Amino acid sequence: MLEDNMKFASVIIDQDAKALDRVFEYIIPKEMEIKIGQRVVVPFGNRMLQGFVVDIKNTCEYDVKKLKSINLIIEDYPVIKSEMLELMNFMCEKYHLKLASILRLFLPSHMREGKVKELVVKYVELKKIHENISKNAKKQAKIIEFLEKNGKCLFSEVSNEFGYSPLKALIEKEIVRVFEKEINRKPSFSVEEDKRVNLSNMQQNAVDSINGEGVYLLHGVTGSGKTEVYMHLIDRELKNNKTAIMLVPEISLTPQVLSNFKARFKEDVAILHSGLSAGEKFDEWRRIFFGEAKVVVGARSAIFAPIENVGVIIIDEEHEQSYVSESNPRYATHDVATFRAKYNKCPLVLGSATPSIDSYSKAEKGEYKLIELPVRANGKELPKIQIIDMLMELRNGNNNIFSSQLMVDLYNVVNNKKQAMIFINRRGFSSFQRCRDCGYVAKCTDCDISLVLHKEDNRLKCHYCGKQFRVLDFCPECKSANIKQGAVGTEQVVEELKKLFPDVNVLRMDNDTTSTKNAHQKILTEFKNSKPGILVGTQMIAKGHDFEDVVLVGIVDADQSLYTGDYRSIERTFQLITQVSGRAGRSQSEGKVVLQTYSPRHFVYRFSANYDYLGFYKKEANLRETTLFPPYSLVLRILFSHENENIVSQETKMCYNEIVNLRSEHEKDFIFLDAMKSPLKRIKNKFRYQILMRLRLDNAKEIENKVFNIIDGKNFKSSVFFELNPQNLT
DNA sequence: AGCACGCCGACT
DNA sequence: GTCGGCGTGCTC
Repeated sequence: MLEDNMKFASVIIDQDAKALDRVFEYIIPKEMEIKIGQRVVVPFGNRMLQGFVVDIKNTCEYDVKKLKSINLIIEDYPVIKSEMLELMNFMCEKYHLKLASILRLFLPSHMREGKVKELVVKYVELKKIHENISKNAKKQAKIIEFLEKNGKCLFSEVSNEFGYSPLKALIEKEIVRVFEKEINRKPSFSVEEDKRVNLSNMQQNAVDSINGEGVYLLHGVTGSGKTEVYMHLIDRELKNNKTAIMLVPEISLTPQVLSNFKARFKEDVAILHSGLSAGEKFDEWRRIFFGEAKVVVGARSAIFAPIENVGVIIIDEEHEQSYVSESNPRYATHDVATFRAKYNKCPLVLGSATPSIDSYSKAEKGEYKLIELPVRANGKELPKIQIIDMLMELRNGNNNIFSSQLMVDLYNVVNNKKQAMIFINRRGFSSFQRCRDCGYVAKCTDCDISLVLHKEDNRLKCHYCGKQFRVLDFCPECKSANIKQGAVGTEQVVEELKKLFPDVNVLRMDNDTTSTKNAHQKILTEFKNSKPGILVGTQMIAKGHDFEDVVLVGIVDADQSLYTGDYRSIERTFQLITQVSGRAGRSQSEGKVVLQTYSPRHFVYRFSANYDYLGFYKKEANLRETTLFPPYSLVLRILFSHENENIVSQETKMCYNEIVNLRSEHEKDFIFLDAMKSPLKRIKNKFRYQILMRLRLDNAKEIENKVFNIIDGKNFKSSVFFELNPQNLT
């Protein structure tokens, strides 16, 4: 049985289960030619499963007599390139993710499920030598004439034009040849003219100084022309015969942005975003894989694009939360991008008007190279931000959503036939319904969260699992009809505005109004043509849209992101205000921002109203340093979840006890350690408990590994997730 | 993950 | 007697 020329393959089974999270060995059949990175079908137990070949060897560790053979090869090329295999190992080590779940990130999801195939189209063409046809066959003669003139044509085109049966007769007589060809499904959208502009000296300096390996933090104020810098960088690398990856937040992938990239880079660009169909995604992926596309533009997951010979990686709006995956597998795009940049020996560019505290502190320490673009490309002043004390409004007897100042400004906008944007980062009508008499709050049956009233479809919705319920006419506990509504959402703001300005077009843009494919664009186009017009929306309206006639931005409830209870909330508030404010006064008209808050003296408002990023950074970084929060410490969160609350709480407790033991050996490294119910105790009928710890940086990696080992060694019934410096603690 | 094996309760 | 519940263990 054992012959010296036998070959063995290490295979990772494509199943997301802890027990299968290792390699299994298989015999490579003699006649089978196989490469590392190829997908295969292997016998596993009594079924056939898909897997990835991650190694090919002359020996095996497992008992040879028990080895089975690879059944077949799925694609004739290795879908996982060697860079991606190394990336898999890096991510496994860094985040303790399952190997199969990492590999799945590297392929279009539908490809794995075998649901997408190359699109094959049938063509017909005249054979060079062919017999004559009978004189009666007039239709056949016409087809021959047509093909003589036009060469090869689509089968469908010819059969539609001249009929199916004459064409079939010609094929049977072997006068016409049929052949198939793979074609790419090209996502279609309008391509505008390339608006290439010359760089300012400052922009040109930025481009020139981004050269060679390393991470560059490009800090440029709103409107400083960062995008043009990115474009020139990409251009430069293309000229060097290299490729580029550019990441933007999903909500920035608007048709205008896509069309700008298409206009500049033509056929060289491949775009990966959630709006593509499975087939389009697969074809774009293949264009990248085979080197037909040289520039990849996409949201977070585009960092896994199978592109080689990378000359530059760009992360635009690098502070955006969406770059950190918050569902499994959890990873941070910055880490992956840093790895790929190092592997390709190319620069990684992080761009933002409001860099994350984490990135800016790295720049301060010299880990990143800092490049500043302190002036706007068009030389315009940033809009003035006016802070309104809403407590004062209350004292003066105004308990409306809008302060008197915002009302005055809105009237001005309407009278002058201009436009306004109202930002409220909460969708629905109101955040909860509570009985004023007994305190009952409507909650989801599957999640430990209060329901949000959506007046539009008269339902209470759970924003975590999507379940819907009837609205409360009276309290189900005490039958009282005295129901209080919670904090204001987009629907309510729209309703209020329509009452105040019945003749003005008031539009709403949030998750609920943009679920269908082109809804996003439709709302923006309608807004563009509405003068006067008011656009109400969530974060979605904060990005990139430049409307010349928007002279007023209202921030209805600025405090909303401030008191979320995690250490990043102040930073997020600063970023949101700066971004939303950037929507006002983009062109000739003077812009203005009205910011409503109940904490007008909070430092975040002082600094954001002055557009003082550096001042804000210093204050916030100092706060984090004295209170020992990241980036001056490491937060490690372990989340346990299971349907049975007893099981989760017991397993969490057991694990916690062992970490307490670990702490006794490393007393000085632990700043904080506790186990608790997660603030969102139950989601989709699963109970969630967590262990939170904060570690000093000096030995964080060592402790982290010891904690991982404690957990790896156990067989939990609960699902266990790790998070490093989590974005939020829900 | 999924499937087999195995050990205990309520039924045609 | 048996059907079927799901706890435990294994898959190269």
